[in-house]
Amino acid sequence: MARIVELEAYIGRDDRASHARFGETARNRVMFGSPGLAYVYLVYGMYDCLNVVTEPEGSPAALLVRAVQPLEGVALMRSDRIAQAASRHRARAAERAATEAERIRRLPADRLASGPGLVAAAFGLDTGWTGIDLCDPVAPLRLEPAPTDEARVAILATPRIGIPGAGQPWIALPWRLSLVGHPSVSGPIATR
DNA sequence: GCAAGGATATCG
DNA sequence: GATATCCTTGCA
Repeated sequence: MARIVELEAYIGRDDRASHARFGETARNRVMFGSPGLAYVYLVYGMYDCLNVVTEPEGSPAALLVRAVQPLEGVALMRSDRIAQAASRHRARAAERAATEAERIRRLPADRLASGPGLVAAAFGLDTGWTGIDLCDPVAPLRLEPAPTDEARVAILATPRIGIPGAGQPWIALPWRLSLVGHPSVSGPIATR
């Protein structure tokens, strides 16, 4: 179990940064489906990214889960991260995988899932998880409401990360939301 | 500052 | 079929 601390919104066919910008394709099909479904895609050939479909059927939109704070099952998340690192280095030196495993073992729990690729790695997700209903209370991966005492938190809105043409008005929209100052938010401390 | 790495969308 | 690109990460 983990608490979502950072998200990015991708909304509509006109969102030039969204996978839906070219219309419906085999990869992004689920974005046009029912809200609450998972969309997991592979980026840069190495990292899977978890998204939650948000708009009604026919209206493509999703939230990219950029970072979570691990709460329960930290040991499993750590071993999932290490396993993902090992498979990523399978073609390369096993020594590299070993040193990365050691680095992950030393990571504080707060930094185990501080990035979109790291969220999927910590939960052991890949593209095969696309289409799972995250609102199903018995789904193996699901969303749950935050405890009521956490209902009011300070939220920071900044431009979305890693998008080419960051100067354009439609890209500069502050659609990246994160908990102010939270240690599990991605990026250097100054940007949290 | 950049390399790693594979799927994808677009072009020929 | 070839290739430029990509909602990233960690190390030089």
